[in-house]
Amino acid sequence: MSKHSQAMIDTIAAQCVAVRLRMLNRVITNIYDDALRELGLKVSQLNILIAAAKMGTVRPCEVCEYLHLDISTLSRNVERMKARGWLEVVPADDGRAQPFRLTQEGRQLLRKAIPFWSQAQRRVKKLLGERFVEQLDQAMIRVRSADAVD
Amino acid sequence: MSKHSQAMIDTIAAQCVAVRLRMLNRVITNIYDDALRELGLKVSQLNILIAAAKMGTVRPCEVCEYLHLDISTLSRNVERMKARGWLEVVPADDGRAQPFRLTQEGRQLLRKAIPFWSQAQRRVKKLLGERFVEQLDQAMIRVRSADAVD
DNA sequence: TTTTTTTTATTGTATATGCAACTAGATTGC
DNA sequence: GCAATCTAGTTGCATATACAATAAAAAAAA
Repeated sequence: MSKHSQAMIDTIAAQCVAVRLRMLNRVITNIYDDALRELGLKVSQLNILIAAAKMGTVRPCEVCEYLHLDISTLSRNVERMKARGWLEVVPADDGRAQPFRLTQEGRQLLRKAIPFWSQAQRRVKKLLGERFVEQLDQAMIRVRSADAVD
Repeated sequence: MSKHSQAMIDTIAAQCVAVRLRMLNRVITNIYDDALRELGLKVSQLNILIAAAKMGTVRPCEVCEYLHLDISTLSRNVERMKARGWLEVVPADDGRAQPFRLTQEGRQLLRKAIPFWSQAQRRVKKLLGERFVEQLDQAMIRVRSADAVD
């Protein structure tokens, strides 16, 4: 292995954004999932419940655009959450669309989830630091405005 | 739904670290995966190649500790990467251990991956901004020192 | 109006991820 | 030395994720 390649490997190890972002994602996802576990809820599903609570009756493709989620991923997630009675599909004018919304049970679950979410959020903010959380907001804004350009 | 609950839902939607971190993780992982696709390599696997290149012959539990990865997750990843000829298992004194290292092919793949990684890294840094990347480093340091305490 | 293209969602396939249960070695306590 | 315990890894299972191929409906073009 050449010296140049070895130096590049050191660079990747030290600087790769993906390594670090993916690692933080695992750590933080586990903290929220731990906090929510006794509700049988995962943070990935909480994201979707929140989106539905905020957006009302919403089409999968809108949620996907908002969350940068592949539509096939959402399709399976919604399937599971329908099976649990948290979401329901509503008929639409457009025959292709499968708009969904929270059920009463979904809404109740969300209400119950609030204190558990708060606990995880507190722990995570303390762990990562205020500055990181600020920059997370900024990065989100940058990503969303990059979307607007495309 | 009470006004208090509705307000909390707005708070979660606006402030949840997990929602935003997970979203960025999807966006950024996709950028690296796109860049690496023609090598048949995913960024999650590149992470493991890099760890092996840096650490030499290494035991799964060491990699897991370093990357905050569940050992069962690594077990399957290594399995796939062995099947592709990128990693090989080395016998150990401790009969429980399954230490592995890069093969020549793995090393070669890593060398070929460098320019594709660089391209993705450039794009991602431009997208997220220098400040975010700095804070990512800081957050990693905080997480690793929190480990040391446990 | 018919054909073509685009949009929306689902399904097949593969990888990534973590928890629980288990196996097999190594360590510790007695 | 042997039993109890601890550690390292694998395997079963469920969810999360994305790409490719497909189906079905809507929109655009002809």
